[in-house]
Amino acid sequence: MNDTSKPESKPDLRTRLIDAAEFEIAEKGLAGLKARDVTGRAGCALGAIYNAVADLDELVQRVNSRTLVRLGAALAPASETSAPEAAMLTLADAYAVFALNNRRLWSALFEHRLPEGVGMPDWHRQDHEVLIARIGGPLIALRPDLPAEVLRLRVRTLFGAVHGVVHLALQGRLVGLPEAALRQEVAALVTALVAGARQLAEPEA
Amino acid sequence: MNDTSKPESKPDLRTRLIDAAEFEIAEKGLAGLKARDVTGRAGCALGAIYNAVADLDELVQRVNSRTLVRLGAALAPASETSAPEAAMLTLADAYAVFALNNRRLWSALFEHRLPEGVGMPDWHRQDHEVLIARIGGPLIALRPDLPAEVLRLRVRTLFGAVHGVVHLALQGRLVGLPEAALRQEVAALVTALVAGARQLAEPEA
DNA sequence: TGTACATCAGTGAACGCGCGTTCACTGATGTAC
DNA sequence: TGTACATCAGTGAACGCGCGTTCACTGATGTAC
Repeated sequence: MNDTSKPESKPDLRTRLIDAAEFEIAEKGLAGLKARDVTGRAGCALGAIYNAVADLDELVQRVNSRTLVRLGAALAPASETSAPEAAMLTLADAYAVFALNNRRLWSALFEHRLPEGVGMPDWHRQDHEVLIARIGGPLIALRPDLPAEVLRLRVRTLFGAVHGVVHLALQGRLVGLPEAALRQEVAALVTALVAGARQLAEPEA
Repeated sequence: MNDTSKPESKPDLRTRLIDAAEFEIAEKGLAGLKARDVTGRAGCALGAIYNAVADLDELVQRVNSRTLVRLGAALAPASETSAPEAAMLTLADAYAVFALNNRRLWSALFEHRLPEGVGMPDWHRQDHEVLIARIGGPLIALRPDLPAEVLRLRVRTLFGAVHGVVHLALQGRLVGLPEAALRQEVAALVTALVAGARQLAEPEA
């Protein structure tokens, strides 16, 4: 059960399987992920999946975790900007750019559903929390007047708004929207939100 | 091929099938829609589907069209409010309420994907256009300074923002968010957006 | 009013395929003596 | 250094099931004469 001890020379099968699944999802989308393609790419037999991992579902979650970590890294510099307005703009922009550059992997984060009752495993839920926290920083700085309770919600709302615009754009319902246009729209959204939030916080500053 | 002539007494099979599909989606979600369940509920044989309709896909689109029309109707009163700020608030609120009351049918609008190359049929695309136009009215009134080109995009962005918040809430990633809270968040979002847009339009009014 | 024939919506068993998962087996590696 | 045995990652054919779609057939309804 423990697999963190041996110093190995080349990637073990488990890693290669996750690599392969990541590649496949990036290439064909979550719905196009097939066990046979994964093992084919990883260079092992079909059944080997079930030695390395419980399930195809777990494989997807492992890939999603990686994506969340990479997304987090992509947002890190932005979240360290000190002026909250600027931080929010760069955060949102970085988010949009990441989504554009990792369309299918990013989509997989939201498309994946576990079978009915079972919840996200903890290790995966944590990745989410970290992300939300990173996004939340600047907003909290911007609206110190709001109680923590409300802010928790509002951070998610802000995230939802930016996410929704990017999501719709990538679905292609904003047909063929080029990168520059999307980034501009996201910027417009956040600018308006920040201006609005400011004004609401200090009505006659 | 023509089916608009006869005055029939009770719903014909085609209608009953769409009814049944609508019921099934509302009950189990798009992914839970099975041909056998639909025909079972409609009270006909499995094969009858293919007399009434080309495909399960078409059946889904018919249901989605109905949902779009109902959504349009739900937004109609709001879009007739004359003051643009108030109109945007009530529109967004009506949208959130509709989504909450029609979770699975509303989700189906965005979950449905056609197989690879084929595009939406025109009758379905039009339903979308009508909706966007309805949402757009107030925003256009609010920002007469922007060129039509930009406004077209911005309407979609506004829609995307509201949509994203509602979407995330219904996914349950905003765990168990009660209706009142969601409506409040949407209101906060739109309020901030409107205030921001105002301010950007007339910097020192 | 009756007979023969055509049409076609509706039937449901059967087809076919995709695909995740299992499981009896193999063979390389490690351990005991 | 050599032999017997245990372990277990890795194998891949086979299983099993869900499910959309087809197709040869039925039987009610309409039309012609």
